[in-house]
Amino acid sequence: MLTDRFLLGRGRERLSDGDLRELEAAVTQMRDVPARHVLVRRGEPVRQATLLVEGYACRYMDDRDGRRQLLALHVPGDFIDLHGFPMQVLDHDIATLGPARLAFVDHAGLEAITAARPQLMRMLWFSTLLDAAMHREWIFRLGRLGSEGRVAHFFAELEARLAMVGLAPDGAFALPMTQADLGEACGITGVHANRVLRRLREDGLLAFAAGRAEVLDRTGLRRLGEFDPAYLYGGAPWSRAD
Amino acid sequence: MLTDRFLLGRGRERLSDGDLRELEAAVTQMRDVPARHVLVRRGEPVRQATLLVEGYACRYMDDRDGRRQLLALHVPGDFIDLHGFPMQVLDHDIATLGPARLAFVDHAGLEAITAARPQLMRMLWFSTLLDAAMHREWIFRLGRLGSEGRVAHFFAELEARLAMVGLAPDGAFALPMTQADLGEACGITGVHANRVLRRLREDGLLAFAAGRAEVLDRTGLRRLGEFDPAYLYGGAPWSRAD
DNA sequence: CGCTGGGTTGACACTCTTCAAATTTCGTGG
DNA sequence: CCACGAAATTTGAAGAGTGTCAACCCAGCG
Repeated sequence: MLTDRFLLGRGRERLSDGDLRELEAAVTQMRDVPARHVLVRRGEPVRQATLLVEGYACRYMDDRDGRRQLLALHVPGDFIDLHGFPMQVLDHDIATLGPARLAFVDHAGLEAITAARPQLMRMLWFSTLLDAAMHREWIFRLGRLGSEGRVAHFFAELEARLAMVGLAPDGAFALPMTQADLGEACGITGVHANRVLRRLREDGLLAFAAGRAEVLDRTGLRRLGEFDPAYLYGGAPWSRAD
Repeated sequence: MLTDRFLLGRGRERLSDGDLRELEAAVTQMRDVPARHVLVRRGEPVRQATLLVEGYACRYMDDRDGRRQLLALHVPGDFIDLHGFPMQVLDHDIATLGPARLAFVDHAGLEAITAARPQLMRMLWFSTLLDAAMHREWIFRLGRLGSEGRVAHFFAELEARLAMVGLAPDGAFALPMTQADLGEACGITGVHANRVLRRLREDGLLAFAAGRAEVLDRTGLRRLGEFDPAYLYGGAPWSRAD
């Protein structure tokens, strides 16, 4: 099989074995790409869906001065540009963070498979809506939280998502991101990201250095970031954390 | 017909006449609701899709202290909770701004119609992805812009969307929102929203008072808000504004 | 009329940015 | 394995941008 993380945490369990097999069969062309490699460019036609097998990818937009705003982060098992299937063109760019391994499904193949399988199409739809739910949480993070809360929320989300696909044993995981990148995700400068990380470490909540993150106090981190994993639709109860 | 704005600017033109007719036929129960009325509550099962026929609706989340962050605004012609169809439960609340008129389609009806019409399902999917594209733009707005840019971007987007459904003649439109609401959309306080609005008015870009907005200088407003309407997928060319 | 909610303004505190420099880490070629 | 240069991190000091608090104004409405 392609990867045992294929669509984990993305509604995979809703699929019949037949649906899942057929979808996996349509996956072709495994490919490795280097770090900081642009995968999809805004405005260019998308002809295939890209599955992230290993590594991280991010969506982003640049402002007038060329400064980047990260919009989303993808972890192994995610389709990173499935919205390109109904949209045909994307409104933003997508790139790898560190080196990554990808696999592809042609839109033509998706079309053929899903035409006869409404349930499969609905599940792919669901997967893109999960991205939208995370977008909303990022809006909340940027609109209502201060810098410490934002960084805490960022790592709390990432840890929760990686845990769902078995990649964050004991709350520790590799993350090939600089402090400047983190700033671009949280709407703060790289310099300030550095100061925030120091405080989080001093408070015993989180350690992030040398491309490796470790959640030291998950409860405290989630409280500070006002993070409640319910929006990841992993089965958690629906009440906002406090 | 229900409303001539039904799904305008939402991919309506991609539908065959048959698709559109069948979808409209499934719409039932016109209902009027007052201002500031909660339509969907986070965590509660959604059994129908709600079409906004007249007025405005907003999606929002509250932080720990009960302060609101707006996540999205909806204009007439939009389905406001279509993501509840694949998701079944929403991760946020939805409420009206001013008084509004709604219509509904049962999920059961949607299921029946779309099972045999993959193209229709794809178009509904597309509509929800348009919401995701707007979410991304809101992330950009909050992450990269200062307070003036945020407010400018907010009004630029709203004017563009309303123009797509014929509701912003000469860049003027009704908007039953307080300055505090505006602040909740832009991640600033109501007090600061007031000061920003004054400056925009003094600069001849935008007038917003007494529930009525008027874009005085569309080019200038879009420049200040770094706004490029391409992400609304209305056919504009794909190059970021400057 | 007086109440109430929204709008307006001023003064001050605080968060975060900016700029600059020093330090450490990392990747690469010798 | 070491030396070197580039990139990333760390720290300090000063300044810009927003938040907070408080007062006042105004219009709509009971």
